Amino acid sequence: MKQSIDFKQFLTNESEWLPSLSVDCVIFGFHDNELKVLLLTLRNTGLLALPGGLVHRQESVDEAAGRVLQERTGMTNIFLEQFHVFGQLNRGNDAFGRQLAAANGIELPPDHWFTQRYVSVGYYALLDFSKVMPTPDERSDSIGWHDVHNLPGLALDHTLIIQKALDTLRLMLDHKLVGFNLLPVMFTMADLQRLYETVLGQSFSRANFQRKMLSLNSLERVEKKWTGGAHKAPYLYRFNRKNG
Amino acid sequence: MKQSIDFKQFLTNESEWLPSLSVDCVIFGFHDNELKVLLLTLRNTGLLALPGGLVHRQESVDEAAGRVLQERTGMTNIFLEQFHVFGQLNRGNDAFGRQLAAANGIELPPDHWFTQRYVSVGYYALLDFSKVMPTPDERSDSIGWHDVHNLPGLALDHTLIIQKALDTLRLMLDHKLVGFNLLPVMFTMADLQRLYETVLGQSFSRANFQRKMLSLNSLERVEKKWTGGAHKAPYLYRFNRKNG
DNA sequence: TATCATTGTATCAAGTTGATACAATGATAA
DNA sequence: TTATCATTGTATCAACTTGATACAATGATA
Repeated sequence: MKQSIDFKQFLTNESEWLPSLSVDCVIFGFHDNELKVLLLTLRNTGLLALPGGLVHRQESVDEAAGRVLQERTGMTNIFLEQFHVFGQLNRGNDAFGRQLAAANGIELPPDHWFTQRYVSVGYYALLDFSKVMPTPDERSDSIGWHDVHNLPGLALDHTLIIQKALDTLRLMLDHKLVGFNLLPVMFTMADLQRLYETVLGQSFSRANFQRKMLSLNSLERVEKKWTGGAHKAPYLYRFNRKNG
Repeated sequence: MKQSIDFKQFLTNESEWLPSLSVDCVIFGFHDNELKVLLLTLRNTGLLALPGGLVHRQESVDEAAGRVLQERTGMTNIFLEQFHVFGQLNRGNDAFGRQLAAANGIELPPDHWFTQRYVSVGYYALLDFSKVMPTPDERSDSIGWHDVHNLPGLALDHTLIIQKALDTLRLMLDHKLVGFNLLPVMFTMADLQRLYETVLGQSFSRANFQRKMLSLNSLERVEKKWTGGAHKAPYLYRFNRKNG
């Protein structure tokens, strides 16, 4: 189950955390031909933000990212990878910290530790939209997927963080087969092509896309077929990690 | 000129620095068919380490990397790029901090801030070996270039940091023309090929390498020729940032 | 003037990519 | 039952890229 941390208590536990450092997770999913990113609505503020948090003194930064994601979204066993450090001077932590506290009925003293500067390490993950059921933690009113190409205003520098994560995803997609992580275990060639076209923002010739994908020897054709239209049924494919 | 910080005074200035965060710089150079990396020998310890340091409260992490490199090596205007965060639990900061202090005749109390855990952001730079004259700071006995494929033991996790920087460099070289930064302004096709072969650890057919490089339209042939052997003189080339 | 290692470029086959064509499929409608 | 239709799998051909090899040009040295 979700592990809960009461905000008031959290504010008294400065010694638990590594100072100056935070993590933020950009969780990508794919649905309805849109590349989505998972965002929390922070309690009583209406603020949209990435699932993020601090680093315990006795855990690695990578571990912190996994734990934070679990605590804030309920999702476990998500493979996260760091992609960039956001270390500018004015990321807005002071105002953000005060706003969060105020939303919980607390006014922070001028130099409260939680309003100090944080440098954030960005992590990203690609996952099968249909396989996860994110649930918000106590510090959030809700959690939801948002089209990455049509984002509302976000807290802190989270728009920038998502943009950089998207750049990284495009680079990865270009020369590794990471894309499969965004799809269900079995998918059609059309699904795969729509994913590539959405993420990379360009279209490909169907015949050539299919030839290219099959030539990688990483797709296993599943004999079971699929029905759902007045036309030839497409094969289903499954990613085969042999040449991942 | 080099900006100096006395170590004893440094240890009293905890409030100047952002806690928990450090930067380390992997500076690559190319000489004698070897890919080199710049290392400091830390004063009175014989320890070899990357030029690294802490982050001021009022500077961005990127700025800190540039400043640290300048302070510790005297080199200015080096284009640095972050490539990875090293946030494991046991990077060895406690022992390292004590060893450094001891080398300066200081024994640190059990919980001195300098022995605490640091998460380090790795930065790398590629530069023309012949154009720089690194000079060590007061905290170092010497500074020098070391063959990246034949490194001695290093302080902390710096061997890992260099390995990761090398991975990044190879990836970059593979699909951008960053390699030119490691060469003098003018170079022969053979120089360029040796650089690629050394960094990527594989050899290329001379004719095809030349064809490929010229096809990128990023090399400008300089009319001046080069002498230095009993054979046809090669053209000199210069990188042309048009299609960089 | 001959020698020689090195350099610049050409060539040909093999492999990859882009554009287009077309038959196969299988649910739906006539 | 048969025709229709959008979609799918694959073939084909030209354009382009890559790998392997060949060879003439160069220019200091002997």
